[in-house]
Formats: sequence, structure tokens, C-alpha cells
Amino acid sequence: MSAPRVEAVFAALGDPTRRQLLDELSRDGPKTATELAGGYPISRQAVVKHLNALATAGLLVGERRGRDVRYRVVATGLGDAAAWLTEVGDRWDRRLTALQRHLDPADEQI
Amino acid sequence: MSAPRVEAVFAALGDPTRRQLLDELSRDGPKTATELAGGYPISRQAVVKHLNALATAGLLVGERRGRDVRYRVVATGLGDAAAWLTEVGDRWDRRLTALQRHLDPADEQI
DNA sequence: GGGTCATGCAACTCTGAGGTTGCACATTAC
DNA sequence: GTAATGTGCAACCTCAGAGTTGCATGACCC
Repeated sequence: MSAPRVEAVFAALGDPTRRQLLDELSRDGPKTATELAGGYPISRQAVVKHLNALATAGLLVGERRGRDVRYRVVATGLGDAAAWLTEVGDRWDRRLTALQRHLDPADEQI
Repeated sequence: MSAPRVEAVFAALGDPTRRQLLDELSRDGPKTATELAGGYPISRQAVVKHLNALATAGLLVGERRGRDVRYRVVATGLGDAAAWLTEVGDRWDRRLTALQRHLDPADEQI
């Protein structure tokens, strides 16, 4: 259940522009695509595509307000990805400590 | 200093095959490229490219042992990425609670 | 030595994602 | 009403990278 979520989140976060957008929205609060596009060397349409990718991954939602759409961060998706990272890291740490317990000095160092 | 590290880590983790490889290595311990390749529907060379990408991001190291090279996980790079995720998430949470404090019911709901 | 096995290197193909442009559709402002 | 502004849609282009194949190199085993 968490697996496909993490899948989409990392795919979305793989692009540096998308990380910047997420960063900016989390810092400044909700903005429209046109407002955001001003700060990047790419077209508004390109920004919209990135925002849609982030929204599909569950990291953003776009809320219509008359003529414009304001995008805001949804933090839950990030939590899942962070959990995956720490899980892999911890798993390796456990392996390391388990190995070190059995280790005689003649063996190669880990 | 942490920024370019995170950059490389997310770029590396953006590919599902690379996440699987990292997952497998963290679970089963060090393996060679040929051993790993057996479990995937792609060629050994493709696996090697992925392993190099992960190594460049500082998530793996390859250690030569006579004829073969054993790849093992390095957990530190993951920590940086996890820190970035939780930072963005926390930042948004702070924004949320700050907004809710100033909120009068007439305004739109966040 | 000769055979086997794993790695390394290089050239090549090809799909998909990032980007652009142009235009149509809504909504606001005058 | 009309002009201006923001969004949505679709066609198109380009290029990085995921994958392949082939072969050379180096280490192990007999």
C-alpha cells in the first residue's frame, strides 16, 4: 500500500525543478502556476506539467479560485518517502552491527 | 554542502530499478553485479550502469575482490535525502499551524 | 598452458520525459 | 460590451538515459 506511493513520490522528486517548486511552495505558501513560472527559466506550460506530476504523486493539490488555480503542499506523501529512506538505511545499519559481532580480525574490514 | 548530495541522491533514486537494487543490497548484503543481474529482466551491463549511478550518488561502494566486485550499501547518503524530505514536510506543517492560528472562519479553509 | 567466468569498454538503438509553441476557453477588470 | 489575464489542450521537437550487443581484458580453476 505504501509501495506504489513511494514509487510515485521518488519518480516525482527525481527532477530538480520539481524539488525546487516543492521547496518554494513549502516556504512561501500556495501560488499559481503563472506566479511560479516567473522564477524559472522555463515556460508556464512546463511548470504546469511539473505541478501535475507532483500532484499525481500526492505531493500537491491545486485548488481553483475563480480564474486561477493555487497549488499547495500536501505533506503526507513526503512522510512515506522519508520512511522508506530511513528503513533502508536502518536495515543496513542492523546488518553492519550484526556483522561486526561475528567478525574476527582476520576477515576483511567492512 | 548537503544540497548537491541530495541532488544526486534523488536523481539516483528516481529510477525504480535502482531502488530495487538498493533494497536488495540492504536486505541481503553485498553482491556482485552478475549475481544481482540474475534477478532482473535486464542485461548485466544495464545493472552495472545502475550500480555506477548509485555509487556516484554515494549510496554504494564497489570493492574488488580478486576477479569480482562486491557492491555494498553506504547509509549516509540516504540520511541526507531523508532529512530533506522531513524538512520540507515540517516546514509545511509549521505553515499550516501558523495559518490556522490567524484564521477567521470567513476565509477559505486550508 | 587452456578453459571458464566476471568485469570493463565502446558503439549503437530507442523510448520517454522535459520543453516549446500556438490557440481556444474562461474569468476578471474597464 | 471589450480588452486583458490565467488556464487548458494538443501537436511538435529534442535529447538524456535506459537498454542492448559485441568484444577485449583479467583472474580463477583444472
